[in-house]
Amino acid sequence: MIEKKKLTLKDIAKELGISVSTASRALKEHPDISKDTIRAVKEYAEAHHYVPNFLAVNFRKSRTFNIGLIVPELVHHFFSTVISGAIDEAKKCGYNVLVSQSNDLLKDEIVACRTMLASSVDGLLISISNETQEGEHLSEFLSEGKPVVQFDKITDSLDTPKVTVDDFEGAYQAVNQLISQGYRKIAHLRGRNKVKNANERFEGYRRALTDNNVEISDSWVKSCVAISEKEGYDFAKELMESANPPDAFFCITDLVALGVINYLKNSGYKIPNQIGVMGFSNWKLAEVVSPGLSSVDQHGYEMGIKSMKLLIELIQNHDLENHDEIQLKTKLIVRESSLRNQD
Amino acid sequence: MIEKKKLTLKDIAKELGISVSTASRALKEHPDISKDTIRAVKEYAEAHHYVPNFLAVNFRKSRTFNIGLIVPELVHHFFSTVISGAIDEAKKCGYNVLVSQSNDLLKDEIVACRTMLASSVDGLLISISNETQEGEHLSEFLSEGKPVVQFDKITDSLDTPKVTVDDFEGAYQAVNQLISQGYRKIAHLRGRNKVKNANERFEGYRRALTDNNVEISDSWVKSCVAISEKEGYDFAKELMESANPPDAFFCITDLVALGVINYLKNSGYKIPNQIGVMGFSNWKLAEVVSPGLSSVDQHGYEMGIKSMKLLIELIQNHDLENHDEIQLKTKLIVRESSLRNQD
DNA sequence: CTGTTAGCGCATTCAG
DNA sequence: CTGAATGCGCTAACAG
Repeated sequence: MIEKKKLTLKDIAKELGISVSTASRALKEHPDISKDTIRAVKEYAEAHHYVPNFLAVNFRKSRTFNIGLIVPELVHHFFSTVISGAIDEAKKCGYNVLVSQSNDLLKDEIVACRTMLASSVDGLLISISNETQEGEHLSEFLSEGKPVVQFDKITDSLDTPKVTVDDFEGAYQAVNQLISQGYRKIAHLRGRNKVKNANERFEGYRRALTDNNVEISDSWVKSCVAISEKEGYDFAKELMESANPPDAFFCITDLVALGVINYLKNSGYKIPNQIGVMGFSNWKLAEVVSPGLSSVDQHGYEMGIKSMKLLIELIQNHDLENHDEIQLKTKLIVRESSLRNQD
Repeated sequence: MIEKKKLTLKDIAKELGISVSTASRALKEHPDISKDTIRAVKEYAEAHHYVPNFLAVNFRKSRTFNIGLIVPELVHHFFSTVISGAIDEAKKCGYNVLVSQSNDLLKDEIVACRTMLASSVDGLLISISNETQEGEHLSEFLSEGKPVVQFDKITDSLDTPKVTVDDFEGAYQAVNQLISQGYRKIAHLRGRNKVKNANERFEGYRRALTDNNVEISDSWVKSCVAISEKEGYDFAKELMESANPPDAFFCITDLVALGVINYLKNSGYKIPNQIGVMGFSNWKLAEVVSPGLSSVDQHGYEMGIKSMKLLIELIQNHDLENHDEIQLKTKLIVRESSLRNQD
């Protein structure tokens, strides 16, 4: 294996009988340098495949063109979609993306942040874990002058720009659609009480009910913790076996809705004519499951692009004072699970 | 915003009246340094939250503890699972992971490689695009002394260690299962001719047929290019409407199988009693679709861990001569779509 | 238009 | 046991 040692500015300066700084400037076409030397240097560099040592450049400029991205879970349709958008946008701007996951554990999130900080990312894009309340580990970034942008799962206890989806409105529209189909006893399998998205969706659900004078009952609201298929299944069972069973389920996310569907199918309930089901997030599974699951699309790819674009702007303007909040609109996707036959 | 300038070794040396080099050595408990100074330096560093400037350290040592990871697609159950494993393993070893996607385009893959190389990753983990044949852009890594490990979608034209799944055996078992259920006219919706995994799976399919003396017909083999649901749907239609329709479909991946299932359901065929369907990869959708799709699990998470572990080993041993090939076993998951009723 | 000088923060060799 | 000196590769202020 021939390990060719890399060509440096010094080498080309020596070879051309000029100084290192001239070579350096020539390469970036500094106006002070004559056309001739610029051409000479560029030609030599080209011919010998000169590649600047980015470790040195970055050290010198103390920036890396690397951006940290932390999500709760990687194997997750929504988050991987966001990541995809974020990476594509970053690439366009010449940035790389360091990806990490918190597994929805505060502990892991803190570790991920520290590693990112240590490896000197220029900024951070994060969707916080369900356990995260305060954000001391995030403010470390700010105090080092590195911008942070929160997206989707955010905390208001940290003053950073945020990119979210209008969870309230999304939930409101979703529940309205259920009501429009004649469902009147609508259960909600919600997320944790302290998680903002979960609260927004819950509020949207409540508002849709009150705006339409539809019965409200706390007994129809259940809190998911793991946000799993199993929880959906178990809560559906519990509710359907209760004294006052609901006739529709609005679920915090599609996976939970899947559990509900599985329970209902196993128990012989007819979806949607007997019981309606509505998910949230519009994962791949929503279009694949039978019956097709109505859901609320969150435009993950676009969210990734918008968040990354915002972050890069902040990085380039050294702007730590920006506290913009971008809110994307959701899109209700109605499939069979909430669409009663017309008869 | 108070931007506290970071504490450097020089600061702490000056403060403690020692030299920079002593401070440096004390921090890493160099045996030459007295217990006393070590303690003093460590205490001071601790108290003032000294954090080494990794840009400087990395520059000095010319390494970054960053590893590049390129996959064809991020929003993809299998690949995100691999990434998840790779990142978890990297984290354990103190490495960060730079993630990028090629969108199955050679052009994008080359760009991704260059950016990674420029940002000085210590090594590269890659699953190549469908378009990639030669790997000149990959050998650039090798010639800079940076190890490359290929996984899943690999090319043999590049001498690097490889981590794959036994596609041949996986396909063989899958088709065997179809045969065991009495299917005798088994179609195969395969991947591109030049893609190794696709060829291996095709060979497994062929071997299972010949080993069991089951009819073989080229007219039952179709090549997918986009590997999409639509292709599955269209090929299923084409084959079922042909003069000699098959009674089972073995598909290159679950998404294609989904298209097949959708066509068959729409057209009134009974799965599995009339027609059997077998996928590959065991995505989430396989357990969610109705009927449940039999598939071949590839242990993505484990593959991510194994590949990353291998790469880190190579990095740490400066080993560019290793050409190991690790092959993981697949696991056949039989669900309804290929399990004929016992009557 | 170009060269000299200095230094980013740290690791390391060589002297003591 | 410790300090001084050197340099990694590049940029930029300063001086001609």
